[in-house]
Amino acid sequence: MSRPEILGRLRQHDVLPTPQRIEVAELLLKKPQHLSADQILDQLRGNGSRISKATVYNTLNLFSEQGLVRQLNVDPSRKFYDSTTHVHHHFYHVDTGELSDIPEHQVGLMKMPSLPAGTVQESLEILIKVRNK
Amino acid sequence: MSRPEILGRLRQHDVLPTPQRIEVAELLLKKPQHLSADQILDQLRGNGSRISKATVYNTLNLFSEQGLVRQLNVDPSRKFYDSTTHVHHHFYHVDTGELSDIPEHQVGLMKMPSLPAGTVQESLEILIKVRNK
DNA sequence: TTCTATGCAAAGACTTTGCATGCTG
DNA sequence: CAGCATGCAAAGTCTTTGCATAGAA
Repeated sequence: MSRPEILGRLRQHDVLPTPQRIEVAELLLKKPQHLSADQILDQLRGNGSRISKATVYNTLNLFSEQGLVRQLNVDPSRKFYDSTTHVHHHFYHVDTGELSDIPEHQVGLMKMPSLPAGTVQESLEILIKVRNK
Repeated sequence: MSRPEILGRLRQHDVLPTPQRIEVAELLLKKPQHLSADQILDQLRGNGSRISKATVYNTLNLFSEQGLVRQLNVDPSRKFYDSTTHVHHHFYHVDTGELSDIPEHQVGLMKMPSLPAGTVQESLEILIKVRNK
């Protein structure tokens, strides 16, 4: 994903592009993946960046609010950020903590439940936990 | 749920019944619900119990390991413990943080994805996030 | 007695916040 | 200049752990 593409994505989501936000976006958006704030910080630092921890957290919160990435609550100990925002589902490998995508066409719902009164649906996620055979 | 029933449930799951474990089980198992460790501590303390925070956490971890309750990772800030262990799914109200059960017959899966190589399925959970209309 | 559970406080992991500094429009 | 972003450290949550005491088998 090229620099101009990154800038475009940020602007589409009303995120002012700053050097740090561009760094985070370049890393996270370059492929479908699931990374925690700390993993992102480590990788950026490993690449020589001097971005601060607070900025990584702030940036990821901003990206999530603006719909640029999706926050996943699966691992009880930390949040993961998903670079793929269109509807899809996940495998969670409980032995390794790894998350992976379930190809969209591989699951399908037969019927939808009626929602609690006075509410509208925000999302629907399927999580399949797996472990080593 | 009567005292002898509670004791039976604990023994069925190889949990030695102690006064504190019985307290926690009586509170959590009395109806289908989703409570966090802190909510349980507060309620027990409110009822005059002097159980410690560590014991509540230890007990809930033990109950989960033994399959007596189910741990839910939905709210990024805390774990919830579900007194209903059979397969069922959840609504999560993002405005209030409330969790509720989706009646089992109200959802159905059309097809199951193939699992990652070398893994077996541990569970499948559907989470529907809703917000106020 | 021997093993396990409990309670307390301290430690730990992850995340957020306050505030001064620095950049951007 | 005004407003927002950044960095650092401190503070905050939730949870786990170490260790001494207490209880159960």
